[in-house]
Amino acid sequence: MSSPKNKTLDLPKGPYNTIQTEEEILEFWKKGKYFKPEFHAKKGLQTKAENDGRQTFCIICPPPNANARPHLGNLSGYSYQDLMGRFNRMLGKKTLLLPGKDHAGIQSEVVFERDVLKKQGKNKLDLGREEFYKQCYKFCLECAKMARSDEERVGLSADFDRDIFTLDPDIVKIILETFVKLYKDKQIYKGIRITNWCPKCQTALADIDCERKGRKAELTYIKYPLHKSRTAGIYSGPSITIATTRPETMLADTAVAVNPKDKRYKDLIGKTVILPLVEREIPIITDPQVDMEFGTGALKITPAHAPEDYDIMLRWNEENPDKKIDYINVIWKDSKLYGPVGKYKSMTVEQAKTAVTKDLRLLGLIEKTEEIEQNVSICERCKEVIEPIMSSQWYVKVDKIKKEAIDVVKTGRIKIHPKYMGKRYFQWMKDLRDWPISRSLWWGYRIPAWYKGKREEYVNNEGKIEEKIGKKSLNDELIKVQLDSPGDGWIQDDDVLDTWFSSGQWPYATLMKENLMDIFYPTDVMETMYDILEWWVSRMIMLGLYKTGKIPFKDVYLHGMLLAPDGAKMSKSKGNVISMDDIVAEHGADTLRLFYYIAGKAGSSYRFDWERMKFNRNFLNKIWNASKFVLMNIKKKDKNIFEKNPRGLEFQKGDKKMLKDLNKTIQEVTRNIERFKFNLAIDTLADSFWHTYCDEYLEYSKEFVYAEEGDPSGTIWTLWKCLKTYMELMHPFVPFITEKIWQQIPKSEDEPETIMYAKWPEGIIS
RNA sequence: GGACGGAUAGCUCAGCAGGUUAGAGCACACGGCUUACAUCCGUGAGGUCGCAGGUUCGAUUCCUGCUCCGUCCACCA
Repeated sequence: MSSPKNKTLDLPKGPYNTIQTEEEILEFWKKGKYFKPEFHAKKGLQTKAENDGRQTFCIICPPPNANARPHLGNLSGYSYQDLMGRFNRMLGKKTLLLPGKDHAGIQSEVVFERDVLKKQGKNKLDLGREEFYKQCYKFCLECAKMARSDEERVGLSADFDRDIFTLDPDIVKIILETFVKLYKDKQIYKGIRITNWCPKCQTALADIDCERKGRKAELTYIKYPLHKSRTAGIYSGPSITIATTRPETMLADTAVAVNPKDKRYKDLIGKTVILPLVEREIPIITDPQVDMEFGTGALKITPAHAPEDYDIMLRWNEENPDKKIDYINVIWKDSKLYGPVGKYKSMTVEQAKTAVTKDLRLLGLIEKTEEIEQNVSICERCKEVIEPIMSSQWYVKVDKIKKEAIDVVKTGRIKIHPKYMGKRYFQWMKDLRDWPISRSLWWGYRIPAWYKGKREEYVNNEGKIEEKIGKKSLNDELIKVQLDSPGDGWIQDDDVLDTWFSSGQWPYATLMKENLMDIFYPTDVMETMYDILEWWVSRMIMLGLYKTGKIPFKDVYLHGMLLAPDGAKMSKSKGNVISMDDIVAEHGADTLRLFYYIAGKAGSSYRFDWERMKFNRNFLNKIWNASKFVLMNIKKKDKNIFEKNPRGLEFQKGDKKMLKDLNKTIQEVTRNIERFKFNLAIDTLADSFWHTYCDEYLEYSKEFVYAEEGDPSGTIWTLWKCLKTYMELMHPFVPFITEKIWQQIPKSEDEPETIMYAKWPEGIIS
């Protein structure tokens, strides 16, 4: 753009050139620094973003993963965020859209290992923890650069100078301080939980580091007697038969579970059985997830060595606090047996399997065996079968923090759009249990806990996990929770934090880093996809309330999920991914944005559709051509029409009707944006522009504009006023084309240099 | 197992805080290159608004049940 002040009233001939215009306008915006909250329509760019009496509007943009370019889903989010940002900016508010990039824990670790290290023939162990972190950091920052340019290209008017990476040292400090505060408030504790252990790599694995693999296995039917009484060494009396593929883990059984609806076991529920070989008495409990059709419908419960069983234990304990069952861990990291396992102690898992089966057979407790197909977890790296074991993890207590988080939504202090999503939120919050936050990775926020010496975990004689340092059991004296090392000999915890623990702090962490809390917190809207309402939004609410005592945002807008044209999820493996380049390079950003606003469904999924893209492109062309017509006629008749006082002009019937209709459109569009009904807003607007303004009014106006005699001032004024107003109304939706045209519309010197700061239309005197 | 959403024109979907002839785009039929636009304009055909009840003067819209799709959750980001 040569100069925005240079109003030629001419638009280039021919159809609208999307790409060229958009690139030109983007340069103009970036040069003007209009995206910064420091920019003031009258005073220009200020040095500080201080409170200047203007109302504020702030959206913290959800940070996309810093390991790839944003996909169409990310871009749809930006489109909604930007729509709201531009709308509020035009309402005169000091506006901040704050962008960021997420280190994305496990995902980035996997991507970096797969796409970078593997190609160099290395793995993360070759690099060592520190070097790995350094290189992965660099990798993410490189990706972030590309992502940033995509974000700009779609028209996101965010303050890119402030683009923040989640592992930025300032952010890390804030995140970890929250951990320390929670620990001091006794809201964080160490607890024992089931973990995926790879016996070959000798490391704990996150679920995502595991693969599923089908294999054949032997299903053994074992009788658990109800009583200890034996005749000639053989159990006599009634028994219950369970089926298992892992007989050796029976030594760690702490219950037998049946489906509560199962009539066969109706009389046995609540009774106990004798665990053979170790002669332990264990209860028969119920769980609705026990499959009555599988095996005998009775399931041995081994919470320490089967994730499903662990869950059943948690569920049972929650619902039956007076009849809790516990875990017994018998397999340890060296794949040998420990704990209360009698003569099987120190055997390997394989040896124990053989020995246990043999002994059960001798006791006459093996009913039969059959071959089945089963799925097991294997280590993604070495393909070894995962051994689930119990280990010590950090937990956040949720009882206290979740209560207020439910309350703020219930009382409407935070509103969720669409409204019905609130139900999902409440459901999730109600069932929320203490939150395990350690992850066995390198990439992320390393837990700020220090042990006085090397911490070791072991299994005691009861099968419980204990931690010790040297000879001493772990106690408060031997742990320090603080950001910096307490000194020589203190060793930091190996794990990193769950990424939700950090992203849950994103709204205030970013503003604290930028020193903008006073101005922009609480923020206004959290705009994200509905699928992470529970995972992310709920955490932001809880942690926001905990750390700042305030809600982190007032409204939550949950956009829909964009599916491929065939209605399936876009995924690389299906090959149905449509990239930003496919669209923007051909149709431009405005077209894509229109697609989101018109077709997008808050809270649910919708399909991508090339036909609709074509329609959108045609719409832009319509805007372009109509503008050419209007500008041409203004130039011909009166290019200073904006100086005229409309009260002194003579209006035709059709002029008045047009202005009246536009007034109505303004009200409707404004109302619908305010209540987050973006599709209704743009529908109304596009229909009004295309049909009322173009098809009806422009045709009508020709009679007066082309007339040899008479004074067409009223009509010219109407043509001018409507065009300018439509551009302003449409600007939040299609920012590029509207800026381009608005620049050419003659207007007074008081108007700002960019449509971004034009005043949002209120009503027209007619 | 639990929770949630959808079912409206041939297709993809809007709409419905209950109220005149239920909308759009695409597709279809007919007519128009009129000096902003054929990436366009005009005209038209096409729907018992999933099924069964209920509330109401009135229901596509609210309630209940059913059928059929889809999604999410069970500690994965």
